[in-house]
Amino acid sequence: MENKTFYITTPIYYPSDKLHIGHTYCTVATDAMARYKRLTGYDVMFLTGTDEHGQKIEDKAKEAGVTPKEFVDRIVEGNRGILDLWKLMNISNDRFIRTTDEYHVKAIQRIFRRMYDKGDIYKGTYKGKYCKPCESFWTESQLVDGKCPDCGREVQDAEEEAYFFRASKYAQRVCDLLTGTDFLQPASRVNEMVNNFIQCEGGLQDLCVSRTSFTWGIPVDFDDKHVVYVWLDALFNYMTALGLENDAHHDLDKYWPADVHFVGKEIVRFHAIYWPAFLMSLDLPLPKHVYGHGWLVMDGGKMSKSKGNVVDPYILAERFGVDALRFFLLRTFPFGSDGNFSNELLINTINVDLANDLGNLVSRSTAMVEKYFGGTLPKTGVAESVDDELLTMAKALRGKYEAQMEKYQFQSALEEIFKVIARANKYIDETAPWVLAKDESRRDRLATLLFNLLETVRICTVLLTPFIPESCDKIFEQIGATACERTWESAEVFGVLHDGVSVRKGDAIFPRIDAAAELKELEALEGAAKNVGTPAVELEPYATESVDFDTFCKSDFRAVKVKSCEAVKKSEKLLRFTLDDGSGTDRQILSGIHKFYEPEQLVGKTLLAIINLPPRKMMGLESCGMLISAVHKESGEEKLHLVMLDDAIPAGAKMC
RNA sequence: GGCGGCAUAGCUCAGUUGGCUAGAGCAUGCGGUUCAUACCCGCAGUGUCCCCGGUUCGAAUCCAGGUGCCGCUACCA
Repeated sequence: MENKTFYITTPIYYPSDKLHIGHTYCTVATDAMARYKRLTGYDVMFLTGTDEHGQKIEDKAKEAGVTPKEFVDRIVEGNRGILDLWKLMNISNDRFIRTTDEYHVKAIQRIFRRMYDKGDIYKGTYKGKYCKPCESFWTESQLVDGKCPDCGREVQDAEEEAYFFRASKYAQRVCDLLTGTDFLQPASRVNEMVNNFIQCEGGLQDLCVSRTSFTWGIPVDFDDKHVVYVWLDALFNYMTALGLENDAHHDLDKYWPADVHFVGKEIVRFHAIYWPAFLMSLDLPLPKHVYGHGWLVMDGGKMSKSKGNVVDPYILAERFGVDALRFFLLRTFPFGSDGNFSNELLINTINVDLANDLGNLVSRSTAMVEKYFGGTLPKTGVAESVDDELLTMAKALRGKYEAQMEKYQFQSALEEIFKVIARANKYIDETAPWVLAKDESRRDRLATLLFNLLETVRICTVLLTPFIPESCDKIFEQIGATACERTWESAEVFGVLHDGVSVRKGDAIFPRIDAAAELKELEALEGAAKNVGTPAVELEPYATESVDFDTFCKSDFRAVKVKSCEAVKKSEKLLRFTLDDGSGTDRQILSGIHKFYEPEQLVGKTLLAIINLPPRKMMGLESCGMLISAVHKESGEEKLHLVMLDDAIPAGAKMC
C-alpha cells in the first residue's frame, strides 16, 4: 500500500539581507511538523527556498557593486548564508527552490502565458489614468466623476502599460473559501482579509502583475519590456518545485495539493487571496490550509534592522546548542500569535525544562541503573500502586500530543510531554530508590521502578524527536533503546524496553547555563555583530546617469522662510508649511518629515525649496514644490536633515 | 485616516459554546531530600482579568463606547 503523503512548505525567504530569528522560528516550526509527520508514517515533502527577484535586491546589489545574481548567491550559498543556517539548525527539508533556478524561470513564463491566453491576465495601464496638465497618475477609484480630482479636467489612459491579473473575477470564490472553510488558520485572520481586501470599497482590485521600472525579474517572454511581479513569481514556487510546467521535477501528482503552507502573518494576504485566485485561474487544486503564524517581537515591537533589535540565530545556536534553540522557539510561544523574545527567557527555558527537568531526569535515572545494577537492568515487573499515576500518564501521552500537533499547537504538545517528565521526577521522590537500594530483598522492586523511569523517558523522547532530533538520539543511546523502541508505534505502549537493557550514562545532554555571565557576553557579542553588519554611515548610491545642463537649469531652487508649520490632521508623516518665497504670496508645501521634526522647531527657519514642480495634492491639500533635505543612514537607521540656510539670505533668493 | 488583532500574577502564557473561590510555569519565601546537572519534591502567597457602561440569575468571556500596544493599508512629489 502506498504511504499517505504530506506536503508542507515555509515561505521562500527574501535574501536581501541575512535571515534573523524570525525566519528561523518559522523554518524550525515547519521542520518539527515535517519530522512529526515522517515519524507517524507519512511520506513527507518539505520545501523551503528563496525568493530572489525584485527591485530591492536590484538596488542592494547596485549599492554593493555586484550583479543581483552575485548578490543573492552570496546570501544564499555564501559562508553563514541561508543554506548554512538551515544546515546548522538541522532543517530536514527535502528540496530547496531558488526563484532564479532555470526551471522555475521557464515555468513562470509558461504560467504567465497560460493565464494571459485564458484572458485572466490582460494588458492595461499601471496607474490607470493620467492628467496631462497635472502630470499625475490616478487610479480609477481616485477619480472624481471620472475626472482628475485635482483640476477636474478630462484624464486619459496612462502611457505606462502593465499586465493585470483579473483578481476581481475570483473575488467571490476566494471570499467563500475564506469564510466558508478552514482554509485560512487561525480563524482570527479571516476577518482581516475579507474586510480589508475583498468586501472593502471597490471590492477586490485587479492586481498589477508586471513591472517595467526595474529589470531584475523574470521577463515576460512575449513582451520583454516587462518582468513578472515578484509575488506571482514567488507563490508558484510551491508548485514549480514539484514539477508544474517543468521537467526538473515530477512530484506534482504525488504531493499536490499542499497540506499546509506555514507563513508569517505579514504575507497572509498574498497566500490567502491571490494564491488561491491564481490557482483558480489555472483550474488547479488549492492547497488545503494556509497557517499564518505570529511573530517574535522584542518589547512589543517588530524586529527590524533600523530598531537594532535583530537577533542573530547563528550566535544563539552556537552558544546554546541547536536543539536548545529549536526547543525554546516552539516551547515558549503559541504558534498562532506573537511572542515576546528575550535572551533571559531563552536561557531560563533551557535551564528549567531541558537541564533541570529532562536532562537531569535522564541523568539520575541512568546513574541509578549504573550504580545499583552495573548498567544492565533486568525486567522484573514488581508493580505497586504508586506506579499507577505515572504509567497512566505515560500511556495517555501520545494521544494528547498528537491532538495538539495536528492543530500545530507545538507549545501545548510540549507542555503535555513536560507534565509527564515532571511526574517522573516526582515519582523518584515518592519511591526513594536510594532507600530500596539498601535492602537486598527489594531488588526486584527497585529494578521495576527504574524500568518505569526508563520507559517514561523513552516515550517522551520518541515524541520529542521532531523538536530536538540530535539530543533525542543521545538520550536513546544513554537509555539503551534499540531502533524498534524508538518508533511512533512504540510510544503508545508502556513496557516495550527489552529485558537486560544496558544504559550508558554520558555527559550532560543539556548543560546548565550560568545566566548572569551568559547574558553579559551575549550583549557584547550582539553589539559587536550589529556594528559589523551595518556600517556607521550609509549613503544613497551615486547616480550613474548624467543630467544635461539645460534640464538642471530648469529647476528653480529658492530660499524660503517658514512663516508657519503644522502637522497635517489624520496623517502620520505630513507637515504643512506656509512659506515666504519672496513673491509676496504665501506658498504651501507639504513634506513627509514629521518623523524627524516637530512643527514648532521649524518656524522662522530659512530652508531650501524647489518651487517649479507641478503642484500635487496630498491628503486633500495642495503642495507647491518640495523642501530639500539631506538623507543618509546611520547604523541602519534613516536620518533626514532639512537643508537650513543662513538666516541672512532673503526669502526668494535664487540658488544657482 | 480605513481595516483588523491584542490587553489576565513581577515575567512568559492557559482560560472551549457565559457557570464554582480565575489557573500553569518561572521568579520570590519557607520546609524536605541526597539518586542526579547547586538538581528534585512539598507548602505559601500575590490579580481593579486595561477603563466605563449595558445584557444576564451569573461576564475574564457577549454588546456599545473609551484608552494603550501591534499589524495591514493609504499618504510620505
